Amino acid sequence: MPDADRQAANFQRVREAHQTELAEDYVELIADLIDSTGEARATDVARRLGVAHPTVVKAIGRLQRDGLVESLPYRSIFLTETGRAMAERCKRRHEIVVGFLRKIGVDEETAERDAEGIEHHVSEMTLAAFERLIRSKPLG
Amino acid sequence: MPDADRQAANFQRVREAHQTELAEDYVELIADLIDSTGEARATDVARRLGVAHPTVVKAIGRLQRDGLVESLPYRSIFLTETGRAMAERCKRRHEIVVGFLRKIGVDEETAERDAEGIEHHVSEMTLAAFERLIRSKPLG
DNA sequence: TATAACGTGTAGTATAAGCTATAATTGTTG
DNA sequence: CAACAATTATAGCTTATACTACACGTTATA
Repeated sequence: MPDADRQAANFQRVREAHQTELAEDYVELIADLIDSTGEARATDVARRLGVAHPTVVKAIGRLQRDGLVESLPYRSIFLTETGRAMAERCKRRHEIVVGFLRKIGVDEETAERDAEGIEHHVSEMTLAAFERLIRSKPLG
Repeated sequence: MPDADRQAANFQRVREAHQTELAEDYVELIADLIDSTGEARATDVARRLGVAHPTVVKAIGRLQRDGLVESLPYRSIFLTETGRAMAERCKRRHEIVVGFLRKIGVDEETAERDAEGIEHHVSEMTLAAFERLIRSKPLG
């Protein structure tokens, strides 16, 4: 049953995506905070994510272990080169997903909401299809 | 900053979606196994998901606690009314997402792969937009 | 029918992600 | 410059999801 194997591989891929999902959300948010306010503080990240700050501290620890951010005790959070690159990739992808949803008639708020969940599971091929559609003539 | 609040709410929604995601995958898969082979065995579920069987056993326990499945020791797994309803909703949604991805030019395999991750994060509004697009004239 | 093979369950471990409560540090201000 | 407010860190707990290793039941067959 090769179908079952392929399905198992798909589920596995989704599980892997989940592991990077949080990292992506964090670096994207940290980049956003740095760009807009000059620095990323744990408290701000917590507020924006809607979680308690110790949760953020632990997550930052993991991100640091994985080479995505750098932080010193009682200082603000910085992105490494890798982290910054990931953030930019995510931001671009996020914008494409939102733009695409808007294009097919989803309202701004729903588009932002759905994109937050969808963006982590979009392959390059699908992303390219989204871009194609965005550039195409109006639908309807 | 109402923007920050809305963003926090969006992230919160995604985290909630994650909690139901696994349940959705399980019931959909169990329904599929029952319909195609007559029964759902833990081993088959494990193989299809690509995880070890104790993982499935624990998950089934949670699903049972949540009223989605019924199972007795050393017997196969059954869906409750609630579980069956969820499975059908998921199956329909899955098919719409795949159909939609195919329509915009994503190949079968990638569509299946991406849909597995995307489907859990698609609102009713977005789903409706997908359906509209599927029914529209060919793109390109 | 006894046993081997397979399926299922249990125990124990790890990691991630969340929380509350408490401690430590920093920075601001009286 | 001392004290207080705000931020950051730590400790300890919970749940979910994964794993391996081992024990127990069922089923099929020799």
